Amino acid sequence: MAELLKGTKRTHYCGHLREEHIGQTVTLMGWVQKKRNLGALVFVDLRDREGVAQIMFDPDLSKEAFDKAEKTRGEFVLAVTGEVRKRESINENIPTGHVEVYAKELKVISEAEVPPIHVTDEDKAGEQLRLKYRYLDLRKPKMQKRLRFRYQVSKIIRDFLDEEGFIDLETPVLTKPTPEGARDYLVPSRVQQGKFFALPQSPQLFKQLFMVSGFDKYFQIVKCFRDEDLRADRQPEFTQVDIEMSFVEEEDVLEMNERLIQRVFKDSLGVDVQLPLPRMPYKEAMERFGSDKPDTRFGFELKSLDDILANAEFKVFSDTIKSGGMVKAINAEGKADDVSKKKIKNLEKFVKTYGAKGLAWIKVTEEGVESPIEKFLSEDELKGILETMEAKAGDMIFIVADKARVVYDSLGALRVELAKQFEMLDDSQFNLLWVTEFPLFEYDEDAGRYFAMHHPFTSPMDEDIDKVENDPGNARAKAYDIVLNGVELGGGSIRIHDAHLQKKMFKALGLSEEETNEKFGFLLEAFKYGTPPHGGVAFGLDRFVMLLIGAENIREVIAFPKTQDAKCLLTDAPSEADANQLVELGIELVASENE
RNA sequence: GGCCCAGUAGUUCAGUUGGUUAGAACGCCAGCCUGUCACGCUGGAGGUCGACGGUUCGAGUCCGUUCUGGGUCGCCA
Repeated sequence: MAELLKGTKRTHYCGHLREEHIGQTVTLMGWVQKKRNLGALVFVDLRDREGVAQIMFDPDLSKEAFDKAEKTRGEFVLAVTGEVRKRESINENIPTGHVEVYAKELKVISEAEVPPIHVTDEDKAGEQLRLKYRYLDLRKPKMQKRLRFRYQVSKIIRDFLDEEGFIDLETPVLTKPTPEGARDYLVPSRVQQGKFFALPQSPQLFKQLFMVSGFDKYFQIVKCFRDEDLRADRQPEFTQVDIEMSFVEEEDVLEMNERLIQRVFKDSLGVDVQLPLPRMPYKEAMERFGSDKPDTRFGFELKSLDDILANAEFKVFSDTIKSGGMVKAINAEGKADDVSKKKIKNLEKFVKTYGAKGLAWIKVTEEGVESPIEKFLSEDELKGILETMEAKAGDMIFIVADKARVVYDSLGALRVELAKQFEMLDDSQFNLLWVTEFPLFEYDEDAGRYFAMHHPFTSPMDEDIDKVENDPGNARAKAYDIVLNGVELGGGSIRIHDAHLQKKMFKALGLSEEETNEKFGFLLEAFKYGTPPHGGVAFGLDRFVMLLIGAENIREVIAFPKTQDAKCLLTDAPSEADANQLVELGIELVASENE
């Protein structure tokens, strides 16, 4: 039977006991990590959030405590009172290893069944079990450390922004559906039958309204929601560090955020980040790395072979170029011997998932080249390729010919995949950069119109304002992403604060005035009454923490994450609604067409 | 929606070409043990081989379907 505390007070954390406590009588409370029963002596390792301390139970001191201790098992909750003594034999592996508590009183506060997972860092339980019993999983020192690190990072951010004069302001969670974005989580309402709130994908519009309201510098560490498919670094609810500031230009936003990032690295990991961070226009990032979030920790950069192959006999290349596509290649320098035929097959499969039709390759050896396409290339073309790729013996060249998007996607992914396979990615190296000058619009062929690449309130670059109407495909935005080791950490933009320009934007997006008013009328209305120029940024806190500690997925830094199906294995959410509740909400369920 | 990977004691895994009673380690239970700290020793319990269907004299193993979890493409302004 569990015992009551009845006035027993904890005096110390287990993990804090040191030699300076020797001679003191202390009371510890925690979970049984391990029991070692030697017959006439029982040792218990007691664990709390700060660490583990050894308790020694001796029947000569207290028969009652000893008898109770003998009956404990892993994860029992105990309150132990006793004197701190120097150990007879020291355990150098733990910080408390020089001392132990000589127990004279024991209360078994809570018994525990045999847990389904081992509560140790060495536990290898699968994720399914870990998530179902997350409360046990979170008892592991490793998980405690991760979540406390996460708190530390968010506190550093909060403190920094406070120093800079930012004000933490809350925005509604029950809000309006976002047009043109990710899928929203919809929330029905009893008092507004037939109408729906949406959970915010970001507090974007409200933070802009705060700027209209004159708060000048706003921030919030806030949950955002997207009903989209999950990935290793994506959850349906995630935490953003949302920032907005007034009377600023792009440079001001970047400069402030760089210092924020610098502070986070310094105060959380002790890593020095040199400022200013490198900046790379979107166009350059795509051309060199095939990605708008380049991992710059290694080379293998993309090079264009268009000039060399535009008129090649080999139609696969020349026809692609003539029809508006491109031929690009990467050089896996010095890796020729590490790439077997089988590996090439798999790499070809890999690039095909990105839409590539094939993967051409040239192996460069001391004797010459080896390549399935050698026979289709003239001597000059081959020579040109090798020169462009700066190829030397031992190099391995991969070539993709296709329309631009496919070439960038497949080669961009391939260079990262190769770096992974060759173990060239160092988790302790942090390559940060800003990608700037994003396109303002993105053309959607299915919809037959332009969409805002960032969002429709993003300001075009000053020199591209005319292009919003005349040449939207080439208009660049005052938008920027912060990229860390090939992962998009966050992004933002300078917003449009001029109603006329905003109208032009909507027009370019093919939105009618009625649509615009229905969806964003409140914002446009607000902009009529005096709007400061403003801009901001939003960071993914989960991703940031994940990268800082080198975790392999975002779930490792979230206390109660969801599965790939957006379910919670612990609570079994989402669940079916009560019939009465549905009636109140005026909702009737119908079978989906696919069922 | 597509593709790929995994599912065998409480946990992590092994299980040959389809062949008798499905194994190991840790954990658990019982006994012994006064300085352990991965305590030790002895003994023991514990399995719908994810589920359903099929092939076969015979299926953990082969085939199909399905469920669960993961990775990924699409998607994620």
